[in-house]
Amino acid sequence: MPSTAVAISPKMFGHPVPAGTWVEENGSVHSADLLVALGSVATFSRNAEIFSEDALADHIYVLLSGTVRVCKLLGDGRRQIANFCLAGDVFGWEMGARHRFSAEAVGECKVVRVKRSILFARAADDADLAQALWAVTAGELARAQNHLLVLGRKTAQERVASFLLDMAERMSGSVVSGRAQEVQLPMSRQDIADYLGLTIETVSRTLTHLEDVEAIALPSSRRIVLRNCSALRGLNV
Amino acid sequence: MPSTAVAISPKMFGHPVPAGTWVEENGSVHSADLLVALGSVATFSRNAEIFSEDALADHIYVLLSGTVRVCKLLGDGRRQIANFCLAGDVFGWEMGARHRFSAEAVGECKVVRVKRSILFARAADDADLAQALWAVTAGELARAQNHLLVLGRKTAQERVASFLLDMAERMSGSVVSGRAQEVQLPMSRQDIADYLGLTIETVSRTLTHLEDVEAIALPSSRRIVLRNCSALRGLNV
DNA sequence: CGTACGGTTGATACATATCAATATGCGTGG
DNA sequence: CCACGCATATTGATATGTATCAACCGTACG
Repeated sequence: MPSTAVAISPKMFGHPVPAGTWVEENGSVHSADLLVALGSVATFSRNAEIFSEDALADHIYVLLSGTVRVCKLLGDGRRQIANFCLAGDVFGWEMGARHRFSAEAVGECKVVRVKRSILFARAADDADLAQALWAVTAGELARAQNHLLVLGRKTAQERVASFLLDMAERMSGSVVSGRAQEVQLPMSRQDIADYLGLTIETVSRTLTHLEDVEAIALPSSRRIVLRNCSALRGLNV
Repeated sequence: MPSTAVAISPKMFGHPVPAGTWVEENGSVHSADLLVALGSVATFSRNAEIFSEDALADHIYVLLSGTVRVCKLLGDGRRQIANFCLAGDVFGWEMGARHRFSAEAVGECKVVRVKRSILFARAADDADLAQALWAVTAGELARAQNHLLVLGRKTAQERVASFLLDMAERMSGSVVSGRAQEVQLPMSRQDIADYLGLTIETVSRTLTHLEDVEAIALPSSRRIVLRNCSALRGLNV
């Protein structure tokens, strides 16, 4: 992502009706972001809903810590997770009036929300901010489009491999090298399954298979060691 | 999509190495768009590549007529179509330097391309243009995210049904009513399959099944009559 | 009128889902 | 601190939707 005057990292999607109290952020929190300065902060506990699908989208959110899942539910309970947001990611952004997805805390997390109208007004005469927001949208788009290929054309193995590599990269902040690397996953198998368009059983089986093949190791269910990244990458194409 | 000073309709993705000659557009073409005014026009024939994956993305495209498919290829030939662009749609837009998808003419089509640098420069001090471009990106994002749900969690029937309803809406320009409606599809079964993450055989079988159930009629392979939109809609959620 | 390409239909294979049982980890309360 | 009980995860057996392989059909075109 290109550098901008405003420090926003790429991610997407809106917000409204939480189970946390929003307080003005005056003190020095994190890298005193413009958004943080403009907004209020709240903490959500595991599985709490940050905003629901169809709710009015009059705020934009920035994740300070923790992990958030952005998802859509089908009438019969099928769920698709469009994205996992990590610290620094922006979500809850909408052009329309309402959220098209819901957002939930995967684990305990801290979020800033900013009134959309305020941000929009600022963006009108602050070209840098406008571009930063645009970059957020574009980043989301790139991610979503990549995921289309995963969901449309990849096998279970390839999906899991690309997920692991992606998470490793995002969480470490750098491209995964040839060297072994451990990832601490914040989300459950069910979340992974709903992100990859698979069932929980298939995810589990695929992971143990990758372990058998010595591409990864599973010291515990949430901790995954990428032992052979090039093998994983091979599955990833 | 919200109205803007600049008439751009929502769609996405970049451009470089065509098999058509680009000429300055002076004459009155279509609704003399700003983009048309700034750019040059070319015509592509069926299956011609408008730009390829990884090519430099220094232009942005607007489709004047015809249909374009925006797609990605996997090493072994698997293909995922991220989007079909119809007349008025913008594509080939990138934040990064290179195209992440290729674009090909589904049938004969006419395209305007504008230098990205020019558009970018204008957008810097034309807030309306900036917002219009942003809206294009956001529209693409919404479409892509919707498609994630289709690819991740829907059955073949549901995919085909949502595709038909979507195409009917986009091509007619209005929400499909309860009344029967005919769609003239510009793309082949293979294109549909690659868009929906299915095989050509499954698409074909699903269509004939929908015909058996009297949800649609197939006067010819490219013409499809939506006979029972509510039934299709039922499959859609 | 024949050939070619796109589409349909059929028979079978396979990857992943589903259903079911067992295991593992984790927080709670005794 | 340990034991219980619930959550989450793994593993197994089987079912099923879609892919694959293979003909066949129809329409457009030379």
